[in-house]
Amino acid sequence: MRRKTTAPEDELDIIEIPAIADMTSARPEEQIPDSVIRRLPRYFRCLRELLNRDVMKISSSELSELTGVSASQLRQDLKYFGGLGQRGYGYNVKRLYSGISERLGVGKKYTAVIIGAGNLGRALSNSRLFEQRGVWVKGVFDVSDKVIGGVLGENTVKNVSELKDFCRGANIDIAVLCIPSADQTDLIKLIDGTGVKGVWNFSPCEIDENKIGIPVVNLCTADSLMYLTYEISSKQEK
Amino acid sequence: MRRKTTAPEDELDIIEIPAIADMTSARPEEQIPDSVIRRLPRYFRCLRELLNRDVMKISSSELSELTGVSASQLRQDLKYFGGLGQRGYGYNVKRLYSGISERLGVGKKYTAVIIGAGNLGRALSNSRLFEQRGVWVKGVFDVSDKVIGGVLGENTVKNVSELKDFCRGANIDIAVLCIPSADQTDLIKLIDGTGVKGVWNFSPCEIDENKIGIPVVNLCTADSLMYLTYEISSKQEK
DNA sequence: TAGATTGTTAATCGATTAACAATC
DNA sequence: TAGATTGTTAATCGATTAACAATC
Repeated sequence: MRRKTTAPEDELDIIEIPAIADMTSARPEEQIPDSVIRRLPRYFRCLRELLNRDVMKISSSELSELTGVSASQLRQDLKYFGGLGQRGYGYNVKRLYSGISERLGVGKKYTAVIIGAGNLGRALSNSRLFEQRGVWVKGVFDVSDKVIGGVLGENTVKNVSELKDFCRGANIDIAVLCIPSADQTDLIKLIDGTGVKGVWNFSPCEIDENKIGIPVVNLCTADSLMYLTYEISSKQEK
Repeated sequence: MRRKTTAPEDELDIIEIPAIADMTSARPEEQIPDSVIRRLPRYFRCLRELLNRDVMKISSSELSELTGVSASQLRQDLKYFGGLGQRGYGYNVKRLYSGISERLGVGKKYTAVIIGAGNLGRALSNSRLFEQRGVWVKGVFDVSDKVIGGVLGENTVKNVSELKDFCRGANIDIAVLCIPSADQTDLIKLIDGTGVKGVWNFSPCEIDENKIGIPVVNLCTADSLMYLTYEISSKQEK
């Protein structure tokens, strides 16, 4: 790694994206496999960190060490962004960062609602997570009279009965589901008619993307914990 | 699906596991691939739900519909549990549930500490997630004087300087990391010397299992959100 | 030039799907 | 028996790794 001699900037969460002229032309025609896309946010975070430390260039083996992705796989992945590297030299961090940012759509703006104002819903609505990713939480909804009317940051918790009208009216992109228990049918009913374009689902029940027709990311934390305890106990036995 | 005619029981989160005699002998010798293990909690949840509804048997195609996993893959996965199915008939829900529960170690007990008492740390320590998976949260730690001393459920937030001694003394199994920003080195330093056997990492920085030598589950929610927004915008373009 | 490191091809590995004989 | 559905094998698909020629 090579650094500029200037002092490192403050760590910014979103680094200003260089002007278009500065960007390497990614190839928007080419379809990037899902497995690669899933690794991009990791590269993005890592490159941002390098930029913050004024690291100018990096080799695939150095980036491998930092990201935990093999050098060979890294080179395969970065191929999709055109010739961002130089043989015998490495990759230009800034150009790589720009290419990946552009592809990931960093800087685009989205709107969201959080459905379920329990522990997790409240934590998410208080976190900076959304603003850091360009997502504006415009509403929080719940079924329980105990929490409806409560204030969460800039939002007042609304009755879930108002959900569909609100989403349609405010043109909401993302539904964040934080409902502690429900079956898939219930969740789909909830989303149906809201016009949202994607679902971030923390509920302990997967939503099948094919059944709802829009992108869904299921993030069942209970399953993740179960996997961990399994790994721990199976490692103990050895 | 076939149901018993008795009224469904109340939904229990952990269903009593049938006695050993009732269990199909899983084959503990056989190594189950990671990809299969990761699907087991989903089957577990689904089968528990079926048991609660007194469904006695189910075919791979029915279970496929419920879980979103293909019937062919289901049969491949269930192979690892020995002959739990009957040709021409289907699977006995109870035996399947028992076999999977046993393999996943449902019923085993673990201890944990939560490190970071911010939004997420507090939400997790208030949630029923841990007790539902047999995990007892015995301590919550933070660096900030603002939260140290505060009460969270049955825990008082302690100074992170006490972490190692506490973990060693209380024989803690799992460290739950909810630190908003840190690099891998910091996180590893934090864990090192605690003697924990696994890490559930919500921090926006992966920990490489190989670097720390114990199982780690990295769950970077920011990356997950980024993947979703990518999917949404790439679907729009079509 | 010599050394380094990419871009790319080929080999390997593993996971998923398809198909069907076995058998309840 | 006839129909249904598993268990299992083979085919396919995709992802990862290895290797090295190209070239900075």
